[in-house]
Formats: sequence, structure tokens, C-alpha cells
Amino acid sequence: MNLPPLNLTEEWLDRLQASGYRLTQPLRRIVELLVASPRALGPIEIYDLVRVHYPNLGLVTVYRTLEKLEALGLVQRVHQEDGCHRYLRATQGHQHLLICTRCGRATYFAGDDLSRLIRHTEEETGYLVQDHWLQLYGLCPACRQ
Amino acid sequence: MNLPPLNLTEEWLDRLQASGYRLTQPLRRIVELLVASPRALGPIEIYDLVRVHYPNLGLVTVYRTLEKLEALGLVQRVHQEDGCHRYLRATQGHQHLLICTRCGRATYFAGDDLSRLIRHTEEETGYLVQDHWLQLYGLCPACRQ
DNA sequence: GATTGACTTGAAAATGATTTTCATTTATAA
DNA sequence: TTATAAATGAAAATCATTTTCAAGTCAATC
Ligand SMILES: [Mn+2]
Ligand SMILES: [Mn+2]
Ligand SMILES: [Zn+2]
Ligand SMILES: [Zn+2]
Repeated sequence: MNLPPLNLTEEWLDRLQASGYRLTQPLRRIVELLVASPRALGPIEIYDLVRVHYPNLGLVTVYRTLEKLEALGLVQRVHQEDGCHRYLRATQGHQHLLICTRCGRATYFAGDDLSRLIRHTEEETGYLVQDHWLQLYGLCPACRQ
Repeated sequence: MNLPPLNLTEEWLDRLQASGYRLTQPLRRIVELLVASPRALGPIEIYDLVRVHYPNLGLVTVYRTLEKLEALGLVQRVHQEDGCHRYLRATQGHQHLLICTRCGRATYFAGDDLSRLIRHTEEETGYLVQDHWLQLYGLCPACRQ
């Protein structure tokens, strides 16, 4: 019988353990940080932020942990202009990202219905559309002032 | 009096010359390739394809030429999963990309109207939406068989 | 069609992000 | 506890991209 997880961090750690991973100190610190972050973080950012309280952390471990979290669908990669990636906690279901261009705060939203656009585009181009990628950019409530 | 350009390659070269760039052999070869390509090409691909007929080309020149073409809005960067970029001839106006997941062939389409979705999302999140990023994926006519 | 000088080029080295290697440490099951 | 396979961190390797610089080439002028 599984008791419901106390919070999101516990939930992630449970998922990791259930998948056969060991719950090490570095892993726990990285998970705590990512669960709490309102914006996508890059590997070096995570490295620096975790080392404030856990100075031994290696950058390689950050990469390896992100790989695990992405494989389990707990975090999502966010593409940057320069080609590097940041990582943000994922949500379930069909949702897209809305990102603040000033502070980076990210929110998920749902409810996009692209079916008419897709049907129209299919007719026009002869392509079969199977997937889509949508992202909105703007200012978060705080950054609107 | 400007005569109309004979074809797209000439048009690009005219634009480059008008912007003060010199029309060198390497530049011409890269432009010819990009104008004719139905799919986005990466720097190394361009390097290899051009060297078939122009073996002296340096990879650095590919990067520098792509920089110029992007600055003039003649090509557009297409983001890849792994973070690298490919380059595709751009079109004018508000258009988005439809990319074949099998062969890479890319087409532009217009006519997306996201205003209702954006208004709804703004109300729900408190964000001010200023921009959007949309890309469709599927199979091109040839790859549908 | 020569001459000239700034713009371009290509090779090599530098950079920066990410991956691989490997000896050591650590979590967990026995 | 003890054993052992998984995880870690340091260093080296890899890969895309950028910088540096001496040599080559365009295009304006003679
Ligand atoms: Mn959608
Ligand atoms: Mn649009
Ligand atoms: Zn903000
Ligand atoms: Zn195709």
C-alpha cells in the first residue's frame, strides 16, 4: 500500500527509487532545488546553487541527474537561443510553456486548440501533421510592475 | 534603376553586396546551396556539400557566412533537439515552420490565429503575452508514400 | 589591365558545454 | 555489519563554435 507523498520532493524521490536509482546526497540536493524553482535552470546554475550548501558536488553529477529526471519525465528541457538547455519541472498532460522574458519565470498553460489550423495547413501543404511545438513569451505579473 | 533579380541566388548576392559585403567564391557557393535546399542544413553539412565542388572551403567561413545571412534575414536558425542549429532560407512576414520528421523537408505556413488562446491564457495566468513560437511536425507528401 | 588596401579567407589555437573514463565512495540488500 | 553494484568527482576527451592572425582576394581607382 503506497501512502501519498508528503510533498513534491518526496514524490520525485519515490519515483526515482521505484525506478531503481539510489537516493544519494547529491541527487537529493538537486531534486530539492529543481522542485522549488519557478524558472528553468541550467546545469551550471544548478551546480553553483547546490554547492552553496553542498560544496563537494561535481558538475558531472548535475548532468547525470538531469538525465535521469528527464528520462522519468520529471523535468523538461527548455531550449535557449544559444543552443544550451535549461531544465524545468514538467507537468502531466498536454501543456505548453509561457515564459517571462525578463525574469525567466515559467508557467504551464493548457487549452490550445490548433486542430483547425492543422487541418488547414495539411490541405495547403500536403503534409501529415503529427505533432506541434508551441511556446509563449511575455512578462510575468511581477515583471509587468 | 534596379532591374529585378534573375533568381533567388542573385537576389541574395545583391542584398549582400548592397550591405557592403564582397562577393567571394566561398560566399557564392554557400548561398547557392542554401537557396536550393528544401531542408535546413547544419554548418558541417554545408561544409561537406560545398567542398564536393570547392575543396578549399574552411568550416570557419561557413559559420561567418551564416552569420551574415542571418543578420540580413535571408536565413533562419532552426533549433535541434541536441542544441545545435540548422539554417533554412527565411520567408517574409509572420510564418511558421512545418518540418518533416523523416526527411527534414521544411515548409512555411501562415494563418495561425492564436489571439483567443493568448487572451485566455493572459486572463488565467496574469502574464502579458508578447510573442510566440510555433512549429509543426509531421510527414511531407513524399514521405507519406 | 595593373595597383592598392581593406575585407575575407583558412589553419591553428582557444573556448565552453557536454561526455567519457576510471579510481574511490556510498547506498542498500543480505 | 558486510558485500557489492551503483553513484560520485576529478581529469581527460569530445564536439560545436569562436578567436587569432598571416596570407589571399575582391573591387575601387589609376
Ligand atoms: Mn498543444
Ligand atoms: Mn504565429
Ligand atoms: Zn518575470
Ligand atoms: Zn519527408
